[in-house]
Amino acid sequence: MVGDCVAELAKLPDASVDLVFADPPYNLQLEGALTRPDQSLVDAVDDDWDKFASFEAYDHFTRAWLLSCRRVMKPNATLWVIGSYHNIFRVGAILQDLGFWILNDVVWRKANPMPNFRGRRFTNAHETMIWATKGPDAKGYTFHYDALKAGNEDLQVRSDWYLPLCTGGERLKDGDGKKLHPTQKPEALLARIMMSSSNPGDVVLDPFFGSGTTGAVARRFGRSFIGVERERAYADAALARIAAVEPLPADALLAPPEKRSEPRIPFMSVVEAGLLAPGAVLCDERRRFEAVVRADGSLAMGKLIGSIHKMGALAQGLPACNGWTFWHTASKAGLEPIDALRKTLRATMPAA
Amino acid sequence: MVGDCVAELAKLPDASVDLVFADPPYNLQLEGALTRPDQSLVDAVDDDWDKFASFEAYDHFTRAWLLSCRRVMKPNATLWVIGSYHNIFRVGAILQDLGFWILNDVVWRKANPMPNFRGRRFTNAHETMIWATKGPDAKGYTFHYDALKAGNEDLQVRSDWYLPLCTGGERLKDGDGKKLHPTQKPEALLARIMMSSSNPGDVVLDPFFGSGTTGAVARRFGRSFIGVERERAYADAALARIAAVEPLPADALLAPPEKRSEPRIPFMSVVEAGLLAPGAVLCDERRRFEAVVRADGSLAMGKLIGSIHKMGALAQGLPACNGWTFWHTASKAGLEPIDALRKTLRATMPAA
DNA sequence: TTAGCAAATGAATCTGCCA
DNA sequence: ATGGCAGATTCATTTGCTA
Repeated sequence: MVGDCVAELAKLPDASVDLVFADPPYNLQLEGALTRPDQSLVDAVDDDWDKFASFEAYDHFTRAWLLSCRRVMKPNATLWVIGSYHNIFRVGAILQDLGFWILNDVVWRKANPMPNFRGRRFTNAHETMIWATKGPDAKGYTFHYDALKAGNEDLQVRSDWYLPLCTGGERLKDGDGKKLHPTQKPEALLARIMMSSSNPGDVVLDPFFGSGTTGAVARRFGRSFIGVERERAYADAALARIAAVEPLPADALLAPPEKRSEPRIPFMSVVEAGLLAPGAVLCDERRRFEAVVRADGSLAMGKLIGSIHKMGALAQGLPACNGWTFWHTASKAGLEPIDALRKTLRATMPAA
Repeated sequence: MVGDCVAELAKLPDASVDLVFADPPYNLQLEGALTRPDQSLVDAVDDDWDKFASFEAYDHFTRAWLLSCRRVMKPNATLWVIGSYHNIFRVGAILQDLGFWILNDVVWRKANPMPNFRGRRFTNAHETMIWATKGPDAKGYTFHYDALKAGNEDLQVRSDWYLPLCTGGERLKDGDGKKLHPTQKPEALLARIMMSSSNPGDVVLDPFFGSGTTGAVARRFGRSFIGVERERAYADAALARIAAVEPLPADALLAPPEKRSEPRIPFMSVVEAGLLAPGAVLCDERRRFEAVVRADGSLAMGKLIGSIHKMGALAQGLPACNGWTFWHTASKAGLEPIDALRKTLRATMPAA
């Protein structure tokens, strides 16, 4: 359906939807342009649909679409909303005010987020999703606990999901080869949501359809969908995209588990874990160089301070160095590379 | 201080605190007892201090303590709040309503979370922290970007942190060997917070002091602290715990100077110091462009004259450029950025 | 054809000092 | 307050060009 989501949802009957996925405007409040260190311009989300006059206006908008969704949800339906720190707290509070019952908040950890170019904050590397029922009494909602666990090496699926951004061939392009939609979500994200909390044949509603990821995944996994989108151009592209999707055979509907690569361990974590105390002295294999461990996970050689890798390189006068194998701890048993401490830590961190 | 946090904070002067860490009651809504699959009872948080009659009551409480903290915060102070999906959305929305400016939301991914015993939800494996300034104009907040990066494999630190729960010897016990406090936070979590966003000597305020993790970490890392706790038993245990903490030596604590705060060197000084003679020729790394050093510290490319930055930008056709890293001097050893000359000059200057 | 290197890019509330 | 300007700042991937 093309049009405003509140107006369009009014045309649907009560209690007709099994699952809602909503990716509303985030209400980013951007001032001025942002450039990368190479002076190129960051392509920001500056569309009109993401502009609100005030928090109050955004809250009003949020309450309206949430109420519309609530009416068309079946009693045991669930709703997913995705957002960032700009909007998700407001959305969550309003959800609760309207009587929704939060089951989980789930964090999408981005494998390849955009860095913080100015170095003034932590890399904004995740978005938050809220999963909720209509109320505390809706105990009969769909959740494929056993299937998810079986697909996750027999471990319960956690509330933090690690997935790449939507890029490459999956990303829809316009005629000029530019991205069609500024915030297209990866299909893998929608796949996890639908596989966990809906059944084949269910009706899935997306009130902010955009480039139609929800529809594409619904079709592939044998769900029906209703999408509402205000912009005709997005809606047209979404329908064309969905038409090209090949539905999966009914017996192949559980996604295989993703493979994990070895977790990266920051040297900071070794200090935090108590495997090395701040002030401890490291040396190289031939005891030519010494460096002192600092509380923040950096190393000091005299007044020079840097990472284990930087300081190893500096000591040897080389352009680069693997600090894990260069630096050693001394004990009565002899020298031991700090890589051994990393191995110890990895053994205790199964899911990093 | 022992007592209600709003009443106790009223005794503090305005603008006297550099950092706030708050771990407020979560407003958990548990109906009936929760049992594990083996029917043993889960020791959930059901203390009186975690009970609120309604969302309105919780919001009122939240607004009150946030306002109290806001008053005692210095203009460039920052505030961290931790919570779960039960309360964090309300806290975040109220923060924004009160004018706080969110810098990041940071996710604490628990290495060893409690499983979901009923198998009806995802394992609740994270908690959310919000990091905020008093307002959008507070640009001078403390953030040790370079130090954090050095301790993290030379990569920016992301907004998702992977840390174990507070267990084992770190967990405070009461006389019966039971855990003293239901939500004791790990010291590693507070350590990251304080190392990233405070300096030695800073005043750290914790309005919900509990078992005193904030105080213990503050003492170890050379920060002052103010803790407010309503329950005498917790406060007593916290003080005993903190008294046993061994402060780290000062030289393991000082963050390395952030690049952006190093003393400025006018390019003219490099010429004045004789490190570059007027008339010397500079070029870029690929020898595409050349410029001549002038006696007044400007550069000339043909008839065009300007600062090292202006001329670097002009040469590349970019809006801006860091001339210190763009321009190089040529010698038999090869090209060297003029930033090396600046480093030489800085080393000869008296410490600030 | 392929390997290697350069360029592009993703929901971003992204500087600080001095005149 | 505001303007001007020095100068500090990026990670994981994919695409595309060149040898």
